[in-house]
Amino acid sequence: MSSIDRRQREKNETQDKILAAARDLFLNHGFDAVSMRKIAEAIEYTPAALYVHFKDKVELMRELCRRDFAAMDAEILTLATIADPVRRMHEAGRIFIRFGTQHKNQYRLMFMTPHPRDILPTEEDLAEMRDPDQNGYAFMCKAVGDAVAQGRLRPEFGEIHATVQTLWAATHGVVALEITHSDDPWVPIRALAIRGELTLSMTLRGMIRATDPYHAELERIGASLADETARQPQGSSCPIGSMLSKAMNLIRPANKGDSK
Amino acid sequence: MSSIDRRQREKNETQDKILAAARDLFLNHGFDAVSMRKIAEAIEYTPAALYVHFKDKVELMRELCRRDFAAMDAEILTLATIADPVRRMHEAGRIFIRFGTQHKNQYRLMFMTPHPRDILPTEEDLAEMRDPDQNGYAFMCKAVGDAVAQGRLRPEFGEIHATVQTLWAATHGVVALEITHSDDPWVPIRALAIRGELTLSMTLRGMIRATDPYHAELERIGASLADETARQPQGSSCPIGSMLSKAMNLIRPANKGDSK
DNA sequence: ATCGGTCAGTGAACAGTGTTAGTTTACCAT
DNA sequence: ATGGTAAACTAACACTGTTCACTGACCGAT
Repeated sequence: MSSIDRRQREKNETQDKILAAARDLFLNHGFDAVSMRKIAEAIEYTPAALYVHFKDKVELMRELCRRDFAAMDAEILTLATIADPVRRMHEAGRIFIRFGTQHKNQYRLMFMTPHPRDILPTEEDLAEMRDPDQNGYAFMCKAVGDAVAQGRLRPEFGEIHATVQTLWAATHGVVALEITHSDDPWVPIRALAIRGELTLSMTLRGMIRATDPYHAELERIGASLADETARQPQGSSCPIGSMLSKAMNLIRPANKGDSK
Repeated sequence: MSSIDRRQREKNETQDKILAAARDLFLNHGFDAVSMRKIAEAIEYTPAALYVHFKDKVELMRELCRRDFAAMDAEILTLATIADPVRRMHEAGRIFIRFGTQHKNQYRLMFMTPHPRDILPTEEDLAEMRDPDQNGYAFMCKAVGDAVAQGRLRPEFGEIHATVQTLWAATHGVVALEITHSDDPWVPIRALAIRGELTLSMTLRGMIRATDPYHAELERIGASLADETARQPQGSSCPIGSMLSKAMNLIRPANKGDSK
């Protein structure tokens, strides 16, 4: 039985080789600009060989996404130790923004491209999606659920999915704006770190009740941001504030150089 | 001189014919699925003829965008009569969300696709972009500027561009989520109207000072939303609340049937 | 009335794409 | 040694966006 095991292992190895080459090319040139032929050439294979391992180009990219977003989920799941559900939501938002802006091409495919409607989740998929110990979305649902149970949120945020999706939309907007407009000469886009922190603190302030103790934390962040933005020029350019980059961990310990 | 005028008029007419066909096809099948050949076929021209009128496929789509977004700007600019700058921001957000979700393909190209970095705005362009009577972004800058001048916003929202972009990101997130995930079987996306209203009221509440009179209005909206979301199932499906659809004018007086 | 120029529209092609039959080749259990 | 399995290759298909030399209708000027 060891030979068929080895066969499988070898297959996985070339699969990984394909994925590595594809990731590198997609990251540097973008999904559309990279053809199957170029990926094949990079690993000295024939284009047709790729179709032995992946149904088509999209499926190949999707596998890259699955892996990177599993990594994001893993990172978000480490926040489970944070007792305060509101703070948990806050930190998860930070991770989401950072991850999205560091994996622009994968993010694009996952959240900025319509998914094929004909791939239905299996029962198993749904079970995993509902498990807050496995899935990022479920994790957020649990955080929101905890916050609701503790009476921390305003009444209109009592419906969990709507609330998670509102938080999601806000952070997604920050990432998407960065991806598509960060170097747009038509609009003076402000530093990601500032926009991210402004959005997150604003979002949470808008969600929690007026009496919530977390307002103290938001007030603190607001004060730093006020300092920071006051230093910004009213014109067009805008360097990244060092304090904020640190706050958002935008400079990370050289994670495989994965940022475009 | 009338003959060259007529020449010009005829050229504009076929240009419009091309645009009309392209809009129709893009709307029904999406940008990528529509080839230049199909557009040409629809108006019984040769593919090469399109290149007499438009530099390339993207430029064609961009012209569609220009026109539709001029319409959105026009609609937003009618809000200039609203005295309260905070309410002006609120209503502009509503228009943005409605417009984005009603012109999904154009929205995609404008806000979800990287723009070519080599098209630099002329002095004239920049002048128009800074004029709140012509440009939607400038209009928002003025609204925020007014709000700041009146001391309505929290101190961290004193930098105008960062504030506009935060508002922009939040509304953009709502639209983008709708476009890419509204019929995703993996996530029970809530009705656009609810997510939009939740996001807008949350956003403004997070921006204005604790003492601001607009809190009363937000409180009112929050109460309706609390009613509405309380009626939602905790599970997956979610019909549109009639009251909210009206609030967001989601059903409009049959605007050329432009929604995909 | 004829010339010359302008220019919208054409026909045919180019270089590239994603993808797929049909075939070869290397390996393994028998 | 033989037959089966499957990864990888060859060659093609149908399509894409785009270009370029060209026609042919129209125009103002001679």
